[in-house]
Amino acid sequence: MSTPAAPAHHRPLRADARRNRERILDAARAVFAESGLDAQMEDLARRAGVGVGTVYRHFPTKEALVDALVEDYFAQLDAEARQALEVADPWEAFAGYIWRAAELLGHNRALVQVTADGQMREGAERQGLHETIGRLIERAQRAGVLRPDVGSDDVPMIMCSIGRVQMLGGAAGAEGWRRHLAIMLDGLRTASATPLPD
Amino acid sequence: MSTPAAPAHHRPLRADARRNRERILDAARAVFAESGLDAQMEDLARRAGVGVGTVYRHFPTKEALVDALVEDYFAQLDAEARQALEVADPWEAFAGYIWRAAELLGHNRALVQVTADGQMREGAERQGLHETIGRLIERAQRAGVLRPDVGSDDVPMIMCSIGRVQMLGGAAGAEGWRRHLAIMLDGLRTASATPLPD
DNA sequence: TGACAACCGGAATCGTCCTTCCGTATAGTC
DNA sequence: GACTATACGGAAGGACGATTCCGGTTGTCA
Repeated sequence: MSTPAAPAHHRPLRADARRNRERILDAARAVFAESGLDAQMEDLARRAGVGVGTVYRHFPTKEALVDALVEDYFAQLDAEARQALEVADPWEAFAGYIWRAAELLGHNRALVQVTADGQMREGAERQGLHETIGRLIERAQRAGVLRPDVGSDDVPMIMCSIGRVQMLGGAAGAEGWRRHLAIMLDGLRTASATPLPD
Repeated sequence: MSTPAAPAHHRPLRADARRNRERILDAARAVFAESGLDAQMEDLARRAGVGVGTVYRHFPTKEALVDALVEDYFAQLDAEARQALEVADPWEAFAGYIWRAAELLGHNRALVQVTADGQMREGAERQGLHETIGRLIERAQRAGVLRPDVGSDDVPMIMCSIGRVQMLGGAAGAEGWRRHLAIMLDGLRTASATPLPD
């Protein structure tokens, strides 16, 4: 979708190759979302209707393929964050972004695993997102609706923890994470602020 | 430590076997805490100063070994919860338990992985803990210091999410989880309650 | 249509563990 | 001190998955 095609300074791909590349990405999205990082390359290939060899001609390693999807995810987050900046109410803007980001995460098992493996690598996109979030936070804090002692570094932590809760099967149900996030957000409102440790 | 020795209805272990069993458990605690579930049996054996074969004579599979440690962990949680019940201030009792449980979790990488793999299997001990936590919650709610719309099912979710944050490397630092938990607890206080979804 | 580079499928390869097996060593006993 | 049931070490076996390789296809262009 927002994934860039092959590098521009290469001769264009042959039609079948281009088609396969798309199929592979689609299959990857589906398989990794469902089964997480340990989805197998062969399943992925079967799902895409190609041989494993073909997958490897387009993406040198499994990791590279995952990276492509992660990139995609951050691009979406970035878009959400920018849109949030347009929302009038500062709390709605901030909380709304968090909710939407969580929703995005909740649909993808592999994403939770990757972001939680503590990677959180930098990268231009990631940096920009971080700043946008910083702006959302500042705005809410200036409006006095968000506790003043949190910063944009707390957001990845929140996303990480929500992701984890989303992966919990059965018991609390796949929907329990909404309760969890609601509580967390209540904890972020100024009204409830108690001094944070450190 | 609190791990029961081999089943009582077996003839007692030979002295060297008993000693090795302890060494293996110690090594397992250390290795799994450090490296998580994918610590390797051979490393563990080396650390214990025995051969892999010996590890397998004491524990039929890697999983069994992990289970033993998990059992241990829940026993500790159980003890903490009972002690918390003795604390006079209802909020201190509840929050104190959560903090201590988190502290326990934070020292063990494998534990986080296991509990988060959504297992949360039942078992007498698990059941008892669940009830004790229920009592802690009720007490705090009756005292009006804990939001009335949470239940003991929310606690595993909280532990899970905290565990995840604890595993985050670098950036927010290994200590960021305290901030996170503090915020969560603020969200749990009655003062901040906003209706929960569902 | 013919020629050829670009592609493809999927069997075979390689690595990484967990687990098993068996010859050897030793605690416990007479 | 000798005997034997137990226990030990660590090499070998097996399973599973990512990645590589190469003989066979198929777009593309003249």
